[in-house]
Amino acid sequence: MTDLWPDVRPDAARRLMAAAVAAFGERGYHATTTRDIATAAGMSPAALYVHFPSKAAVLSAISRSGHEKALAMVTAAAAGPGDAAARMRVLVTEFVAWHARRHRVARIVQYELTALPEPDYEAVVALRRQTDAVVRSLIEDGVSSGVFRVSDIRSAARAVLSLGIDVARWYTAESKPDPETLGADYAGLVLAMLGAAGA
Amino acid sequence: MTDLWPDVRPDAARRLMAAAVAAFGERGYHATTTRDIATAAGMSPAALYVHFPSKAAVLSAISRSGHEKALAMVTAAAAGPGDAAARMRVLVTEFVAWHARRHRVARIVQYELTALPEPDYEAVVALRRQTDAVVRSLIEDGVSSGVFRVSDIRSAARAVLSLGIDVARWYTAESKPDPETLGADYAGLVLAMLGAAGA
DNA sequence: TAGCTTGCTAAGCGCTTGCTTAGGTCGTCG
DNA sequence: CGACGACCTAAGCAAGCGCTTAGCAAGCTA
Repeated sequence: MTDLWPDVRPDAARRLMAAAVAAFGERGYHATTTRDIATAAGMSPAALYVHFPSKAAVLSAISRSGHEKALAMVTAAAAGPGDAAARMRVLVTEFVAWHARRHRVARIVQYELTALPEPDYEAVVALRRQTDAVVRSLIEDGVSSGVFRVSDIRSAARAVLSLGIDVARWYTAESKPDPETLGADYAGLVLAMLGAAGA
Repeated sequence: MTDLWPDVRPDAARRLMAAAVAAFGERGYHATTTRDIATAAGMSPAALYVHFPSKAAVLSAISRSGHEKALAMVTAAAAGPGDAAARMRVLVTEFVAWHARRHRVARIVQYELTALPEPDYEAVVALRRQTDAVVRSLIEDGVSSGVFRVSDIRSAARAVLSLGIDVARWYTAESKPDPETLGADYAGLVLAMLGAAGA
């Protein structure tokens, strides 16, 4: 199911996280019990507490690593080669494709923020602000270099991120098109939205 | 707080629904208890069951009326005067403004689908399909009349709806700009995204 | 005024929840 | 071989859950 977290040890902790991703992603955090997670990972309910101090800690581990992955992806794309339009095309393609391919993780990342305990919530909000800032400055870059034409940069940045984030809400294993095609489609729409010259 | 459902009688039922909207919209359905709802409405826990057969029935009432409102809004805009671009401008402006102004109701409508009991879930999914179809046929109309230029109509329709729906996720009472301004901003972005001539 | 309906509460039932405790098994190393 | 640490389970606890029951007070009708 998930070959994420290749470095998480021991193996049982990774199996628990994978089971939690499936359950949180399908039913939501509050609708999932610790028994659901443990038995899906092939263990007794108590085994979860050998590897995690609480149910919320499992959520935090998933949410933090997902946010870090998303930020790394966006940062790398924004720092890549080419003009603002080329970099934005890569950014949207990857961001959207990730939200489709990893839609269960992405759902947890995007929609279970309020279930996080206080210190983890703050950490994750900081990561989100960084992601916002990267997208905003890429749009600013494009506008000042004459590649983009938008009236309000804040609204435009929010719209770009919204397009990607909302994919996690509706995308399922049966959805069409495949994640990469969807990403490319959306990248075209975003460039048009930003008034890119070549679009 | 909410002057929605002016026709819901008796008054106590409306107060319960308003309290449920506040709680479900802030914390989510599963994180809200029937005691939360009842005490927020100034009643004892048992009073809820005088007016609703279950907690899920309260959710259903909120979700159904919200979906009906959204569909009516979208249908009216799509059937309005002007060319496809003008009608799309009205549709997006109202759809986005509603998701901002009524963000708590909208959150329940958009993110608590899976908590609905089976018959209500089916009914609500049918309403959602109708909303999708209205937007899709408006885009088709615009493409065939030469007003819009998009490569894939399905993706474009999804993107338009995503932009509006995702507003419910992040918009709060403290957010800027006000709902109507945001709606107008987003309408401009959508017209550009659809390759509208005048944009 | 008697009897019924409507709208509510106090009390609590049966069950599930997140989590704990006590103990067992297995591989590793002195 | 014996002690230890890593990993796991059976059993269960206290708290909180959705919902029910029994009954009371106010207002309408006859």
